Amino acid sequence: MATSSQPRRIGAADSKTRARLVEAAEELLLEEGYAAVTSRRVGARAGLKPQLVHYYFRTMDDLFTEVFRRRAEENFARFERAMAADPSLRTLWRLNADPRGAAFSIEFVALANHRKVIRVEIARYAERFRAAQLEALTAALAADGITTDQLPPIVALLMMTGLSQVLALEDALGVTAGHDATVSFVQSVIDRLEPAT
Amino acid sequence: MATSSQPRRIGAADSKTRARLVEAAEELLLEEGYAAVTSRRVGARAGLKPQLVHYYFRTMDDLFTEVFRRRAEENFARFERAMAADPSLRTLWRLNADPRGAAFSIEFVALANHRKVIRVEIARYAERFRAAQLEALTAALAADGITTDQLPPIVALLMMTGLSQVLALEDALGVTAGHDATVSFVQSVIDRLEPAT
DNA sequence: GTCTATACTTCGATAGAC
DNA sequence: GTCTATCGAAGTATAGAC
Repeated sequence: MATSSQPRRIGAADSKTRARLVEAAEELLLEEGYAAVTSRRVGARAGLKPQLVHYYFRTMDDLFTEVFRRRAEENFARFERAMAADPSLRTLWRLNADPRGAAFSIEFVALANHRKVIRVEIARYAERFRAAQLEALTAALAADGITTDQLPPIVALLMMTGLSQVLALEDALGVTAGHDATVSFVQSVIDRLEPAT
Repeated sequence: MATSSQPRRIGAADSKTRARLVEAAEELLLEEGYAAVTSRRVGARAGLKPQLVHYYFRTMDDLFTEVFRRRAEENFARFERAMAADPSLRTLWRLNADPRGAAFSIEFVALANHRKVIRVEIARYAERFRAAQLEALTAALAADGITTDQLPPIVALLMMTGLSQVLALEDALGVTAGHDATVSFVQSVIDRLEPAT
């Protein structure tokens, strides 16, 4: 898979230093937004020279892609683990409502807005994750006795996604009016559909 | 209101040139994301020297604030006009589903993530707009005969906001699976609650 | 295989000319 | 009141030393 026609040399993928840089980039991204993820600042945060970023990653896009993939795979695995353990509506909502994932995806969507490479990467993952969620939700709704013409699974899924996203987004801004009421309303609906085991 | 203790001089607020700069900044923001809004690029897009940005705006934050306020006021006015003309659930959804506003707000929320001044500005506006929407929605739901314990207005509002946001966001990415089905589902629910006049 | 010295570009901002 | 010449800092990226 090595593209041998390009001149510049790139560091080994299993390097300890490389992992440190990815780690530093992810922290900066979450704490200060993508505009803070520059070669100089990533280097500083990792306690390394900024030029090392360009030794291990040909471009900043490559670094962003790596950070995204790492996080995305982690998220997908967490989803599969949780759904395998308890394939319910309740589990799906709990995963969606987790603000950690929401904050991360908002930052990346904004980043995608002016980085083509990232946009493609995110779109691909979004479709894959959406399909997996839809399958899980369809099964859960059926198990709860809700027919698809009452509430099509894709509609329920987009609503869940949208709601958790807007809650996370507003939290970040410090706007939280009505959040508690909304969360407990959703919770009560789920409790009604899925009585506690 | 003039702070006369600061040394540097700033151009007149009603300058034609200044308006052109704000216009250029807004276009860049929407087309390429906030990272593209630099003094140099704004100047170029406006057909002016980049230094003029700093003559009319003390900092880039000042420019961003101006762009946001302009757009926010416009949006608020549009909301009030539409609700005055037809104070219904249907109108509220139509306004929310308009992707123009959603794309804009996503970009600004991302920007807020690492610009304190902008964050404060957005939070203030978000609260003001939320309150106005909530009032309108509460009235519309009551008119349609829906009691607040069936569906609390704040919950309906956050769902509407979240749904339209996720639709706009995915559109931008090129992910549109299930969007049409969801939009027509929401439409049919509204049609059921509010038969066409 | 790993890192550094360095080039080149673009950034925000200001002091001062018109 | 309006604009320009210019600075210092920070950005990405590469060629080449170890």
